[in-house]
Amino acid sequence: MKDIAKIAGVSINTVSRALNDKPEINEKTRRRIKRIARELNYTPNSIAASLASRKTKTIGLIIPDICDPFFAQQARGVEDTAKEEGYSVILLNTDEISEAELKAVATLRSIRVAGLMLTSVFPGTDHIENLNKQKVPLVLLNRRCQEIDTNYVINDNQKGAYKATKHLIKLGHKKIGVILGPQRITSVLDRYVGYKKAMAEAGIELSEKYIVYGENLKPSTGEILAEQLLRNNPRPTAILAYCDSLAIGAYAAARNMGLSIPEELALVGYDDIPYAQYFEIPLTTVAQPAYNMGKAACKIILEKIKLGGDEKDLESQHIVFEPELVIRKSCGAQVQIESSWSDY
Amino acid sequence: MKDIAKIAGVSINTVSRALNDKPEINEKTRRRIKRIARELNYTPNSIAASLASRKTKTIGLIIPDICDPFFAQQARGVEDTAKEEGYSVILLNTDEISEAELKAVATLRSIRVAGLMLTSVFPGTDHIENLNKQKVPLVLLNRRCQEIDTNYVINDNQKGAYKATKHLIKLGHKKIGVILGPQRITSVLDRYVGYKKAMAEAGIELSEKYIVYGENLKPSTGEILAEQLLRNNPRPTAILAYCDSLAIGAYAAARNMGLSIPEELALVGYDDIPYAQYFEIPLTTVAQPAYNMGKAACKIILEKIKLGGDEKDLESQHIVFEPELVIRKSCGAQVQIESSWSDY
DNA sequence: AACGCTAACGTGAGCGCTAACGGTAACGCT
DNA sequence: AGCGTTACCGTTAGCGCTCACGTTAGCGTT
Repeated sequence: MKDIAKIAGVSINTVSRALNDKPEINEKTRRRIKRIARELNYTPNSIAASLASRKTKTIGLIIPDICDPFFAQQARGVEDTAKEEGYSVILLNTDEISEAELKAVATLRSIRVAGLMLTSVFPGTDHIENLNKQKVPLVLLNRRCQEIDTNYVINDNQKGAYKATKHLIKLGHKKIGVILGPQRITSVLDRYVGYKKAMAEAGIELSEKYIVYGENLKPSTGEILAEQLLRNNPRPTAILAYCDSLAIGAYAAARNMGLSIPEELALVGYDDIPYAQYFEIPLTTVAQPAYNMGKAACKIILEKIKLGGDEKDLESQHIVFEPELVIRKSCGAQVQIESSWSDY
Repeated sequence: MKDIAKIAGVSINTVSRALNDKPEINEKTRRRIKRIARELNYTPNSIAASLASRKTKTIGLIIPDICDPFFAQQARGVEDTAKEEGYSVILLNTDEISEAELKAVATLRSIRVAGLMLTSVFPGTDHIENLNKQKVPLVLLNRRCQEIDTNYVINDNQKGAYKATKHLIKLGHKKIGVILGPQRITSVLDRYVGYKKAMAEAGIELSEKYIVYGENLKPSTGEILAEQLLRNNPRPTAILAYCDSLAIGAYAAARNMGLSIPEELALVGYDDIPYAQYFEIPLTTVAQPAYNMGKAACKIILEKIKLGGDEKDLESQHIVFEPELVIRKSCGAQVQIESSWSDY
């Protein structure tokens, strides 16, 4: 930039104005400067720009595991919307480990991200309050926060689980096991509540033995938990999994134990990952619009960034998507054939 | 940091030394300064640090689409290794669009990433040469580069495709169609060569009609291309897909056309995404160690960063992983039952 | 006692940019 | 003619750190 200024015979500031398309500059000089910049193969140093302007063009995204297609789709939604406005996204996986989340938030704070989307697994709120204090826009993805008011984007977890459970009940099941995730996660609680509500409405008593919690959302965990459920006597005739990833583990467990799905075990998942329809026994599941949820979260962030911590911007945004039960074979209901593949 | 210095009664520099664990400082003052920093809830500004030191702690990862589980696993491998050394990764999706790749490289250059991993879809080399000129460590992921010598991490694409094709031939197939990706991608070429080699060895003549190229690697593209292949007369009895994502589309195409797999159509994919084994007709495919490939790529980057553009470090690294044919039902061969789920 | 040496800290300059302000010429207006 | 006004550009002062020095006190050494 200094070199450009020297060659163009103008001040550094003018070069900055030209390259950043500021208004107070002659159109000819702008073009000339841009040409020189191109000839010099100049790459703007956004680090320096960030330091000087105290603004960055990066936002952070903290999720449990990008390998889970549900989060991958959300990440894609985030990245696409961020890119539209010239923002880059830094991705951090936590594996549902609380300490990893704290560390992730710390590094992103130090990188001075302009905003932050968080699928939180941490029970505390200190890190969230810190962000608020520093006026870093935050939206919780897939999570609510009971203690403090924050932006969030979720699907109606309670309703989704309610729908799924009710569906199983309608199919005649009474002994319905449920595989949940870490208990500290709000959406786990919400889906549990939905399950409980449906059971209560049907007058079915809950059994502690039919409710298991996992430390993460990986299929291997689902497999262990499903086996645990299926060793009960009497054995549950249906399983509701917190998410499709865990449901995949349940498939494996059933296979291990020689149980056929759906005849001997009905299975319902949550998320509707794109592969669920292609399984040997296509998975009945509760669909969430993952991509659009990511988009929505990012849009909120972008909006808040533009407002720039404006005092008038007091209210936080809450977007709740509608969950939709997708009935396939794994639950044992009648099904119609699915249409073509629709990309992630 | 200034505030800390004032409170501690030392210079800013001493604070910097304390916080960054530099050696030339008294252990007591260090602890005292760290305590004060904690009390003030101080967050280091890595932007300023980067500008002053001309080093950043972020690396870039450019891939076609994070929603493809294969790339998701690679991304995970990258992120995990980066995190170990305190680096963050910026993720950019290109959707196999060349312009998107150029733009991605440009933004990452301007962010001054310390290193860059690239699953390139761009035929040119200008952007790569620019990175070399600026001494930004680069490793190509899943791609080679014919023109210039660069680091790369791939699997032996030619051999993998050769194995898969040979397997189909051994099963009695002669009319083997192949669904490829964008022609400009090196791995597409390599897999095509492997296919061609196996066909030649078996004395089977190639037919242009049985070779189709897609503009991207999405299932919907695979569906269209598979239908195109299957409308041929005589119809191919087997299809080799460039990747599992495209193979998924082939499943849909077969369903649409009322063809049963593997009886009327044998299908083989590439990548071995974790869901392939759970499909209605489990997918025979060529496995790549995606996670470890990501790890390997990131390790090279980290190494190169440490060397810091050392003149002696002339040679680039080439890591080639061994592809492994995983035989399941979709090809029509005899199969054994798969074991438990192993996480992504 | 005079010397060097080292541990521990301070000083100053600067990384590459932005933002606020200041200056100047050219123009129009009364 | 004198005034304000606008368009354009330069100047200055940082942003919050790091790095290469310079400095000082305290120590051992001969």
